[in-house]
Amino acid sequence: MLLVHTLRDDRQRVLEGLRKRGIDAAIMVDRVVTLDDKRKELQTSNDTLLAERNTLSTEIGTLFKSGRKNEANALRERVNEIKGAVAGAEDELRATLEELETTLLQLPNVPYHLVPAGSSAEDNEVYQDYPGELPALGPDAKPHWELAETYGIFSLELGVRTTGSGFPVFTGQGARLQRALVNFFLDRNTAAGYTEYAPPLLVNEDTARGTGQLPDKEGQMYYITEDDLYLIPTAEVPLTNLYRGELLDADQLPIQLTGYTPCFRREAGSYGAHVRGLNRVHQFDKVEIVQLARPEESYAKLDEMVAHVGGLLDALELPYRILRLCGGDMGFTAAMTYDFEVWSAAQQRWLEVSSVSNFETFQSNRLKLRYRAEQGNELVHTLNGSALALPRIIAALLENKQTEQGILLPEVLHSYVGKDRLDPVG
RNA sequence: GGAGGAAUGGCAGAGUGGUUUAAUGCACCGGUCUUGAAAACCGACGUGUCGAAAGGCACCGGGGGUUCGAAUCCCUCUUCCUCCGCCA
Repeated sequence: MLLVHTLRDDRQRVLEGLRKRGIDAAIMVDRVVTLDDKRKELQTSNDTLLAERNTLSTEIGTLFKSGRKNEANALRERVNEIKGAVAGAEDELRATLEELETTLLQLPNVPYHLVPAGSSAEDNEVYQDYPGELPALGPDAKPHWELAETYGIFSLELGVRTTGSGFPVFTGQGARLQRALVNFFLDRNTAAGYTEYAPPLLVNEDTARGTGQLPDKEGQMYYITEDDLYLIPTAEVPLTNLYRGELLDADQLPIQLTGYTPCFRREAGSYGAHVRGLNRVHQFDKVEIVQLARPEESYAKLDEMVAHVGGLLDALELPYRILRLCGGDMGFTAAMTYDFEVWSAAQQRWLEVSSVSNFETFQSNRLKLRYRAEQGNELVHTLNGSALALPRIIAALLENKQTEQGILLPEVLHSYVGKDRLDPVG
């Protein structure tokens, strides 16, 4: 959620920024400022009434003590009048606050100045292209869903039996590969200074609201009505919310967290060729990195995170490129996002495997996550990124590493998987 | 799931209807003293909000209520502790 004073003081920058998302926000921004003016006015007059009430109540107490009942009763009448006025003012204030918040919630984050304008994925900027020729596979190269059968990696049919479509069951060496990748990622992340957490997979409403999943992406999350809990769509949600409501000391920053969790996404209405195999599923594993940073450092931290994720893909020997998302393709809450895409030679397309974003104060405002800065208490900047999401990495490994001798695993995985290649089964 | 107890500032811990602008201690910060440090002493010391400022208002787990007035009384929810039950 954007800050009112940003809309007020930085109106021009906000409007220009939101234009990169293809949004003309002038009316809404002005509406917010008007509502906030009204809020101040109501609050001031209400506070004045309360101040009078407090003074009179103290006087009444004094009068009663000295036995001057008549005078006290006269004052009580006046206080009762005030009470009525206060009740009315508070109702109006509450209604104004509600409308203010509703309006504010409709505004997405303001893109950072480096974010290119644009309306769709077409307008994303290639920030770092794959150096050299993309690896070409033979004409008989197979997509991962076919390889999965040959090599016994996962089964969608078994998932249908136990659950439904979009719930892959990893089997044998596929399950082992999954576990190997999780461990590899966590080891690399902790070595880079991220502290490992194993958070709950179900979160309450406040938590879902803190990182912006509510009210924006309500339909995307699985919801347990019986207990009023949401299944997490990403570890970002519980990890960032670990610090909800905190007032940190400046020397605690930056805070670096990592965690492995399954992720649950309803992905309603997604069918077709682009979602075959592991391309889009309802449950998948992901290792996430999160940073809480001082505002002046957050973009340096974003660069660090991008370099770190790039290092993971380098180690896995996968061909990838980095995109800087345009305004129209960025998520609602992000100020700047880099996407990592791995080339799938067999599918002849790029697959998104990681998304690394700076949210600036958009999340911390909701989270009330602040730190003691020299010039006073300030909201921290929150950042996160996938490091990495498993299914598409597995898909990319299968497709890019397929040879007549089997799937040749990158060296860094040998000790984790316990062998240097995957062989066909059956 | 049942019975009982509890929730107060960074921490500990007073406070059961009216100068509570929440005592006191510890921690932290500034200062005096000291070659330096410790000790001692002095001072400052929560968050949000309105205001140029002075100052006002709100906040004692969350929400609601009683009252002229609520940390204090009532209702409700949540969490924690003790005991019982169930259980990987």
